[in-house]
Amino acid sequence: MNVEEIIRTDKKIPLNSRTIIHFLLVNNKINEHISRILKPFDVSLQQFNVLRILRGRKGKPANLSTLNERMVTKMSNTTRLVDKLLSKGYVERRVCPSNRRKVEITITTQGNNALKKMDVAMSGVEKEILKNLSTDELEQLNRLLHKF
Amino acid sequence: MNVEEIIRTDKKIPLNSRTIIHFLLVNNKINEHISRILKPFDVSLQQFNVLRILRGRKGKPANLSTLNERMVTKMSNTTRLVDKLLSKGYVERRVCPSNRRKVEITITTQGNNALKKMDVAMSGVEKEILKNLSTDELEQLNRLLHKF
DNA sequence: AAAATATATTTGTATATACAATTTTTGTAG
DNA sequence: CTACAAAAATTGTATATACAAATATATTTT
Repeated sequence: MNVEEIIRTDKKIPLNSRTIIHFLLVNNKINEHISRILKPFDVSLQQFNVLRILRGRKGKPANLSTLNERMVTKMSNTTRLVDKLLSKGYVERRVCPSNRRKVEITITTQGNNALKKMDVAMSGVEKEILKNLSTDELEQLNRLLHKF
Repeated sequence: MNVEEIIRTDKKIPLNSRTIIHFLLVNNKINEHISRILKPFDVSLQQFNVLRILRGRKGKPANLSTLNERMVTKMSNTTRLVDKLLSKGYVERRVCPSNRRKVEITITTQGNNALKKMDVAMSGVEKEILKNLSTDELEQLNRLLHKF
């Protein structure tokens, strides 16, 4: 992916700007890939992430605020996102007995099964996206990303 | 920015997945920064990019399809995006005389002036976002991004 | 030249997201 | 104990985005 080619400008771009634009372009490509492979499962990237967070809790329920904290993309209405998962039967929601302000969200067996299939598709697309980068380069990239 | 810290999972993540998640997290941070500084100008990142593309054409008008091609984030309705810029007086639109299917979009003086101010703000936030990376690291990063 | 096809843009609609206001419950100061 | 503030989630609303269908003009085919 070549920045200059895509944005086709003659004057050379300052390194900072160039980096940011480059980054946004790559991100866009990644998003396209991911949403394409998640489409058959009828979940968004956000929903997929929430399912993964829930699985990571191994039965322990999560309430909305903790979900929100850990979501890759912050959004104010986790409520409605969970609604979607609920209507697909992927999660369960119940009022927390010890603190009735909170709600407890847990992943269902059905959700776990669907998630397993998504995982396969996801690791396929990850491989596809990263196919031109060696292990060394991936580690280098992670080191750089860590500095942000 | 530390992936593990944010997604708080105990089992270690495969390098591929880790890279993608890391990437999405950083992108999110970048987007937050950028939309924060563009907010006072009442333009979205997309609109800002379109203005930059138009400026780059130095008076030569651009039609919607070429705008769409060069936009960082693809979207089907460039029409409505241009509407927004139009209502702010930042661009002009007129039917192309040689091919009446096309419309020609040009940036106005007012748009150029606003854009100059946005540039200052933008290069400030770019600096802020990238403050922990050296020139060398930025070049390294661009080299890696180029492989996507 | 009429019909079919392609190009360029616009519009409709459903869903996603951001932000603010509201509701419900809990905790705390007087 | 009442009043007030804080916490957690939900709802309302405006805007953004994705995708498909529709419109208008131009080009090609027969």
